[in-house]
Amino acid sequence: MQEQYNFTEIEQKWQDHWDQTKMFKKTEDPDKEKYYLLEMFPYPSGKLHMGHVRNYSIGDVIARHLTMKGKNVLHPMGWDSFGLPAENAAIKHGTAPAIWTRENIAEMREQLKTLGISYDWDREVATCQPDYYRWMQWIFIKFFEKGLAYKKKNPVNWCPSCQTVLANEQVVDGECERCHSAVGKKDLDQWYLKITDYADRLLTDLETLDGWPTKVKTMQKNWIGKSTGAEVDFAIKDFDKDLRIFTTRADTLFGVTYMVLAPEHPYVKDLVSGTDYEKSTADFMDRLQYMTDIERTSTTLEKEGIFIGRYAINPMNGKEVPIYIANYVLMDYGTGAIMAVPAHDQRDFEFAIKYNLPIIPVIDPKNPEIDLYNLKEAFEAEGDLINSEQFNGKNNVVAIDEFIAFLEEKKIGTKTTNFRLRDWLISRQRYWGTPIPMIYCEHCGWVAEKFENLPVLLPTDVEFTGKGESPLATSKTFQNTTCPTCGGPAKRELDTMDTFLDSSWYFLRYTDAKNENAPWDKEKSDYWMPVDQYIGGVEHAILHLLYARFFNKFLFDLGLCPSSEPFKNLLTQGMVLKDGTKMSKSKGNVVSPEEIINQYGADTARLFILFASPPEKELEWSDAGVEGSYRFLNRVYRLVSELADETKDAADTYKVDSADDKELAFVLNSTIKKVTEDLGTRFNFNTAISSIMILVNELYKYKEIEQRNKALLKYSINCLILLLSPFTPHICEEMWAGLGHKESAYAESWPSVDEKALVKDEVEVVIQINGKVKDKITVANGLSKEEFLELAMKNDAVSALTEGKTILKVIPVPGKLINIVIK
RNA sequence: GCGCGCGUGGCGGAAUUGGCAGACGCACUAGAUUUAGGUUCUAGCGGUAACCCCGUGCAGGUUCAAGUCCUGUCGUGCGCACCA
Repeated sequence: MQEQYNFTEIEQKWQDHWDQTKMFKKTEDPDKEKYYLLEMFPYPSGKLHMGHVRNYSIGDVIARHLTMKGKNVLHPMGWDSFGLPAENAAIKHGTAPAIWTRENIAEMREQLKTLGISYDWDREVATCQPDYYRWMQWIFIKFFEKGLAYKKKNPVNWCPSCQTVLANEQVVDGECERCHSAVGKKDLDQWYLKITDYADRLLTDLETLDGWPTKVKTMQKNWIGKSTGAEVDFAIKDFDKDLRIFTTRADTLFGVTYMVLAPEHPYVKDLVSGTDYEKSTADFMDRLQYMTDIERTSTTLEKEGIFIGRYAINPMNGKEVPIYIANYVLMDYGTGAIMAVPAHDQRDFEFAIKYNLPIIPVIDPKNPEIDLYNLKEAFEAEGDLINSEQFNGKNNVVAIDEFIAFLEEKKIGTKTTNFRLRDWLISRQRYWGTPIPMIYCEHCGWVAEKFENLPVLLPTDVEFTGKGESPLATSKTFQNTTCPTCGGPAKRELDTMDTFLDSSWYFLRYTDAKNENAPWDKEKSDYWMPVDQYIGGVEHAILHLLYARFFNKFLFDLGLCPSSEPFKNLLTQGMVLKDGTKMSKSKGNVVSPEEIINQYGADTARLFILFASPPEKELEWSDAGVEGSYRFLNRVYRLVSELADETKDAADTYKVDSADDKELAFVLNSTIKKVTEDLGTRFNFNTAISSIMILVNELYKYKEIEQRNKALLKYSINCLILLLSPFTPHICEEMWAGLGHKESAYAESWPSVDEKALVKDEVEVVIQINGKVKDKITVANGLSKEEFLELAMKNDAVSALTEGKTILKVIPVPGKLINIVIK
């Protein structure tokens, strides 16, 4: 074993070794318990950042630890390689997106390899490759066949400067994330996936996800936003159609004083046509047209509306109430129309005050401080019903169901559930994405491409202007085709898919990444799925995780995967910060992983990141902390190289001879216990590492004593290396080999705890008076309460302090402390 | 505005079940080794001159005992934000 810790040489050597021996290649093995460990795959931007290093280091610790514990660990890696940056590079520099992406992947794969993560590289996938997106198209067609993919004309986000549609997530504070111009609306024919069909299951199954952080589940729950209520029909005076509204507050029906329609509501035109209100309505709508969604739906925006000259009739009491249109009612939620109850809804209240509309209370708060007929704000809490005829006197919450039953009986309303979740707009007017495998035929309408013609390849003869329609329209060969049904002339869809689709099923493809006849083999996904542990940033808490759950459920329904949820456990890692803020180019506080690895080695980088903070928490980068980790690895290396010779011929099993031996055996076994627990159940890598540091300190002390037990020393350093090996794999393999072991450290099984070594002869206990520590004494282990009490009372500090006082109570906790309460 | 999380030394953090607050590391101080610097080693390191004592954002409460549980409050971070 070399005396110097030469990380550059060591890391290269072992990376090559793992590569050549295919150490981490895994196959299905029914005799072994499987464990599917997955880290969110990266977008291949070309450079690894610290967030990646953190994500993959965390994963690798778990993977290597469980491998040593005998599990069959699947640990794959791939590339989420479709997306805007590649296309932007094409527009800017003229490089083909495929080439740009391929080069980035190659660069990033090399960087990942320098980190020494235990991936099964044989399962690598890249979503931009035809062998992957072919199956993406196949899945899309399954959605289409099941009626879950449809095309609809709808107002979508439109950037007037880039001349393209933007996804909601690409609209930041009402501006285009690329050019910062204000985003408007445009009516476009787009493909949607019917995720709303799965809304209920996506919501209720959250409860089964015990291994997910509550925060993420709550975010998903709010995003899905289920609310139960009723749809109620209001007749419109002198109009042949009823106005249907949605409300969660059927109990307040008698408090309705006006109605509001969304300005886009289909009735509006007919209601004002040929009346005195036609012009004012048109003017109002013109003004709204120029507002972005963000502005329109901002709570800070003042509520604004106009009366459209019509009246609706309250079905409960026949009262006529005016109909308004207003900016605060949205067309795409519920029915796009509401009943307004200003007394019990703050939004309606503000609107009523502004336009001087009546406010009728129907719930009595039973609070003398609230003047019901002169409200300062809407009363939204519980109370007893008033002004509500036969419902008077009932608790309003209880009465909701009675109201709904009444409505249903009279056939003027039905119990209804609404979701905040909308269908998923997946069309993108972009080049670098999976082509939507649909064909439009004049005779047959929208028809899916035939299976044998998949993949529908991305054409290469396109122009990138960054403007107008999808670049696929500029291809001379792509658009014109024949109809798969009738054989007549037909045109291909020119839009591509949102890249979130690609990442919604990659975890299934990993189970059988090279399959050419199916997206994956059912038996293989049955063996590996679900993912036992998923690790990634919390920024994916809603979209990616919701979409992936949706896909998995759909594929589960098709019988293609064994569980209806894809990810059993989820770990959301915290951000990597520098100087208290997120690392970013614009702030100039980016620390490059490449530089750190060159300067200190991957093991040091990994150790620092894992030691500095628990994985869910934010991590503050510290150059001094990195130095410290480097120092520790040198200290371990020195220790092992100094002891390698001395322990070379020692026996493999040890006997405890002295008090020093006993102490070392105790520290060693507590460390094994602590590291095993921290790695296996808590994922608290920082405390696991600190306990290994304590073991190292103990070994340095032991090394200096005269009567050294060589067998115990040998066993201890072997364990030390194995315990450290999930964190810093290269140096550990090197030290392991340096001790004369022929096999890799990862072929070794994880050290087990000798419980006997954890039992001490003597323990230190605390003596408290009135809950304050006064003394500490060392007593024999396993003392009874009585013996313990007797010893404590004899203690000098106790006698001094209790003299002349009354002892009220004594609470002995054997093995820990005794508390004497005096007065 | 609503929901969720977090407040512990100079810093990152530990205290898993209510039972010794500050493990481990960084920074710092002193000493040893070294021609010197670095490395390495030893010791110290919440406040206080000091023992007593005081100390986990603040104010209360429960308990023999509270960083941990309860109530209120302030600060901070994240998410959602007119969803009827």
